[in-house]
Amino acid sequence: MSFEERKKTRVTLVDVARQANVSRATASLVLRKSPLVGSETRMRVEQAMRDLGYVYNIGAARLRVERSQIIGAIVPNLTNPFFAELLSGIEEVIGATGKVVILANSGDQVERQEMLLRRMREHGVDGVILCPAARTESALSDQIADWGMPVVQVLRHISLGLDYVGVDYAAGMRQAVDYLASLGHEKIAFAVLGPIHSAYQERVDGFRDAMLSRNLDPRILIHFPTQLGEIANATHLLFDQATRPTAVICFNHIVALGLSAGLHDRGLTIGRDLSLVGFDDVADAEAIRPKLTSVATGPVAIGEMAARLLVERIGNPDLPPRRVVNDTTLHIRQSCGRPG
Amino acid sequence: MSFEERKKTRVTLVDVARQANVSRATASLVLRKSPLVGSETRMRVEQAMRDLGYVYNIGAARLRVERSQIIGAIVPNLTNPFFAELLSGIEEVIGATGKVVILANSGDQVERQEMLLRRMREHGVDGVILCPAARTESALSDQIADWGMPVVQVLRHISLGLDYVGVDYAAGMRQAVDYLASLGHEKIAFAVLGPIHSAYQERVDGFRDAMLSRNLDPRILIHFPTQLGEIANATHLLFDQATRPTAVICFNHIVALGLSAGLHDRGLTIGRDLSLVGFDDVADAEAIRPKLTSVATGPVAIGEMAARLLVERIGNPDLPPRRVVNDTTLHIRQSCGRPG
DNA sequence: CTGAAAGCGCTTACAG
DNA sequence: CTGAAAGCGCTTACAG
Repeated sequence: MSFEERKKTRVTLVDVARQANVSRATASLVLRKSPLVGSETRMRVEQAMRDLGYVYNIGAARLRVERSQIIGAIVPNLTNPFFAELLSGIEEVIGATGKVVILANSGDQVERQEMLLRRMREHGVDGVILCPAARTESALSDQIADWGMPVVQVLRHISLGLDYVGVDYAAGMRQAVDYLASLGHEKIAFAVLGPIHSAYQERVDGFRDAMLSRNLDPRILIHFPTQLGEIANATHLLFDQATRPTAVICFNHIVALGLSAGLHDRGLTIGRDLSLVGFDDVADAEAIRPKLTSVATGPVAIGEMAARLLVERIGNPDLPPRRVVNDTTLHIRQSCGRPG
Repeated sequence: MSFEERKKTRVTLVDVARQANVSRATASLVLRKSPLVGSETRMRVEQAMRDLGYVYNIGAARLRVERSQIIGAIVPNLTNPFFAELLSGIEEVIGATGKVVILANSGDQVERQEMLLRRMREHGVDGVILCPAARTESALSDQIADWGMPVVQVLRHISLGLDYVGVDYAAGMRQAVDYLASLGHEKIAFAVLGPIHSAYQERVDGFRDAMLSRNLDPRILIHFPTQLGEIANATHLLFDQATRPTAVICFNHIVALGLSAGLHDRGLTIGRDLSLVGFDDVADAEAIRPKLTSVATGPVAIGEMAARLLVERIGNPDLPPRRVVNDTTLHIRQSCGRPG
């Protein structure tokens, strides 16, 4: 029934060809803007397409040529504004190439990620931008190679064999530590959260190295709950330490948001009673008061770059793996002062 | 060349069938879990699939059956966390049905939206969840009907002929106004922003009706710039009015964030010098200090509902159009007090 | 520039 | 339960 209907309704290339009095091959050439077709013919065909309301069937084309014009993007968390900005960058440049992006959320779960990768392969994606779920084994990279699937890792990496676009977290930590040290801080805490992955490790290592290189104690590492709402209530963790910090560097903007609220609740003034440095610098940094001094990582630009790399990789699968590690910028605003 | 390679590498259903010593038809039946196949046969085929690393080709299947297992989602703005939460709800329920979602950003531009719809049709999407760009003409709905494309409108609507999932903005406004009035406020401003669309209009109308029904002056409507960063600097607009408001209702959480920062900058205490009510209630509401009293609209739930409706509509295109209008909840926190 | 033919990987009746 | 055949809508050489 619906099968019969469609047979009648669906306009195909032969319909167009017939209407324009050309062969199917010619119609196909017009479609792909081949210069082989004369302009009168071309216009006649294009007119026929409009008259008939023809819609190109990418899926059918895909069966012949090896391009689905679909790429996949897998992120561990959609509600985190940081990833939303990343996606926005990805969507923009992929969209500009005429491709389309399939979005998926791994929830930082390895099995779910596996399922999503399979599903994307079934859809014949031309490539995937992957922010690997925490605890992803590096063996996944071998699988991906076996599949012959173009992949660029973004923000986190599991293998040197795949393209990677990320952030120089170590440099960011150095900027934060140097700045606080220049203000006279010596007891600097690092407030972390979430599961362990390369970006986590690089920040922690970067913090330690930066502290050590200034002969400061790098051991004040404080773990906070993942939920924004709970962070404020856990602010006391800052003061339960053997040595009470005078400054805190935040793992990301979620921690910064939570702590700035929690410190407020305790009647403490940020920048005077305790200095706070954020990380990631999403729009909120400007909106919090006092304005948050923060290490900017530029998620939109990272998304754009990852998309560009993926497009290149698809065009040229034999390129050696590339790593693009973006610089960070310390945006000095108002949340830091000299230690009390 | 790459064509030749593929010919060798790509494992198809005939390869599986051959390996398992069955016909292609049988292999296909196993794929779709038909009960017609005996369990020994089924297992043999499944083993062959694993051995050969077979990947189902949805695109090829799509050519025969009319289901691409792809749905589209078009939003006007990806970086707004509100839409990120919406998407997260959509992705979750669509993903759970085994389908995949193509994401696109219209940037609130009608022409871009048109291009995206065409692209999605070319990809043979089974349906689209659309938050229509501002200034979309209701004629689009006729087009969509012509195409026979299942569409559900979300958050904004352009036509009664299409499914719609949204928010009872009028009720939300009433809750906000009633609450402020109960505290004694009479001079209540509505701080708005952005282009005009149904959700904008419903909030403005809702505000006016709520104010009028309490015999309050509904004319303090103040337009703010769209960029979060600029809102704080425009805070003075609140005090340039003929009658200075004692309370402000915010169009969305962006305005609330900007104003709460801007008021802080002017040395004003929110809840004492001026009361503030937010709208949308994304995670930030809890993180701002004082905690923001806000009308919650539940974007994740809306996304989930829209996805469910779309799946139903795809399964049953002849259903009459449905409208689901979610209730709002006033979350009373700390940003309101009695008028000075 | 154009036509006829083969084929991409699947599903769907239709016989057995 | 299984096999043979046709067809979904396109592209790609290959001849003319």
